[in-house]
Amino acid sequence: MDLTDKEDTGSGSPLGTERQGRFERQRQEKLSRIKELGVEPYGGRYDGAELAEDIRHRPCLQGAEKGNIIEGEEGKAKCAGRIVLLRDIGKLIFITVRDWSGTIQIGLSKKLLGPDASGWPLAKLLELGDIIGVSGQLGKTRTDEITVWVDNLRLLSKCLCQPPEKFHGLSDIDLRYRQRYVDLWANPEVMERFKNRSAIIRTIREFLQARGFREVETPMMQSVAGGAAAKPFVTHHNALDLDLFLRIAPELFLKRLLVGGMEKVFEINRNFRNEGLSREHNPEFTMLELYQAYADYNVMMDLTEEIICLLVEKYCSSKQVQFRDITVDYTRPWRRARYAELLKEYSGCEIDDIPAIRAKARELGLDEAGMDEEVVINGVFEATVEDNLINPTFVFDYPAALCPLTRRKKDDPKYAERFELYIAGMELANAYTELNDPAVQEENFQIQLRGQDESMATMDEDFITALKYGMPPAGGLGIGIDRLIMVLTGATSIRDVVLFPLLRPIKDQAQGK
RNA sequence: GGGAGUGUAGCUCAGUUGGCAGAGCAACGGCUUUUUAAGCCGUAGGUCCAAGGUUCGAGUCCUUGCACUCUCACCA
Repeated sequence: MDLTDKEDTGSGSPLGTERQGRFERQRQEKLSRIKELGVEPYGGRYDGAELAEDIRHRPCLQGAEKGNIIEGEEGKAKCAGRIVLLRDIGKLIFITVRDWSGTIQIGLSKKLLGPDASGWPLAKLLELGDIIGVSGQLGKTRTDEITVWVDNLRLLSKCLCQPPEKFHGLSDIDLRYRQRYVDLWANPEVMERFKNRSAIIRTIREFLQARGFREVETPMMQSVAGGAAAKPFVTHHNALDLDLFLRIAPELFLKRLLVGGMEKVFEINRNFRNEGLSREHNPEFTMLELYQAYADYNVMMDLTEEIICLLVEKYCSSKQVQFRDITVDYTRPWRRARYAELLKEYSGCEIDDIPAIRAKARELGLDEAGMDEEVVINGVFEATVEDNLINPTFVFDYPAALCPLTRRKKDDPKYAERFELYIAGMELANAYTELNDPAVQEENFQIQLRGQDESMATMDEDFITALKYGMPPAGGLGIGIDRLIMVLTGATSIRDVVLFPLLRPIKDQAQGK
């Protein structure tokens, strides 16, 4: 295909496609001129570069005077990064270089770089988006800007595509998601958020490991998709001629590990659910699940509160965190309220008063005819309660029928020892005292299967067998990592915390025409 | 799947009642050794998302389709 002449028709034509042909041709021309200078335009290993932020905080800059260069060893500096701003003033060029710590200004002058082909002539050919490595003496300009005055310049990678507008950056949401590799360097706050995401997950791991939890990996391709009520993705293994499901939850495998004697385990990884997309739902999402033998849901509640409060302390500027148009207050202790109590508080219905609840459901426009009691109750709960749970709130003791994997309360078997954590009206965590009675578990599965269509109705027999060998009583917890990152970093949409969210492919490309 | 909105230069966006397609940045040529979104002079750049329709005339009005955003529904 001729990339230079074909014109793309789509409005969402990404940067760097055919539509940019003339810009790419111009940049290709510069590339040729660089090669003519005898310069390799795609560099190679570049050792000893210091982060821009570290250079800015050098002690030798403390007393430095405006307009001066710091001579000698202590003034030497070396850095590498992408050209994000470029000001060519004739025999002097100022460039703002961005690495992933931040930006620093470098100064290139004809005097310092001289007539050498890879010096001044190369400098004059640099353009926005190129990746360079430089070394030189540190100093401050007349306007007090910290600057590396370059005596050695290397081109590490030529940028052949037109970068986005330098002031507004890339703001088209669709383009940002499709070309995250541009979004990340064009919009520093995006980089910042993903660096935070990485740090938050590291902190969670450190917290759990310090408490004796071991990280494990369980299958993502499963022949029975269990552990949650959700529609799975189907895939196929050729050699075994076997249909497999992408997991909807790791739960049943992690509990097998409890049976095996791993007493404290966790897994942070992807689940896949074949359902609708929204700003709180991506088809693949990251979940922390952990299990602790001999614990129960109260232990999990304390643990959840501790982890998240630690994260707030480390990654948020105060206990009051802005999210969308609301403020979430993480001050401890968090509210812990019974499911039935909240239902009464916000819907006015007693949980046992089924006629009143059905009436409320109709009032809310829910189609309750033919639905099971618990489903109607939960419908009313979701419609009336959830949006009001702004500050972190543990909702506990769910109707047992909604919790097939949960141990029931000894003194009141209508309810199960389960809690969910809500923050900003979103469900963030789900936990229970795990059911370890194989007979009850099997019965619950049977009931659950009756409500599903046949194609998906498979029981995980081996899981029942595992329980028959004896699983220690345990507490289990799941935390939606993406949503947690959202509330901690103030991201409105789950797509802002997932590097490459699922998007519909652009049609022309998908058809390969 | 329903409803609302958006789609104009590489990017960010204007475009009046239906009457010659616009700006800033980026690009290209020139000047410039202290700039900070550098500045000044000049040049080029368009399938106005696509297809059809109404009209003497459509970026603008209508229909259909595509993509995205918001929202509702489905869904832990």
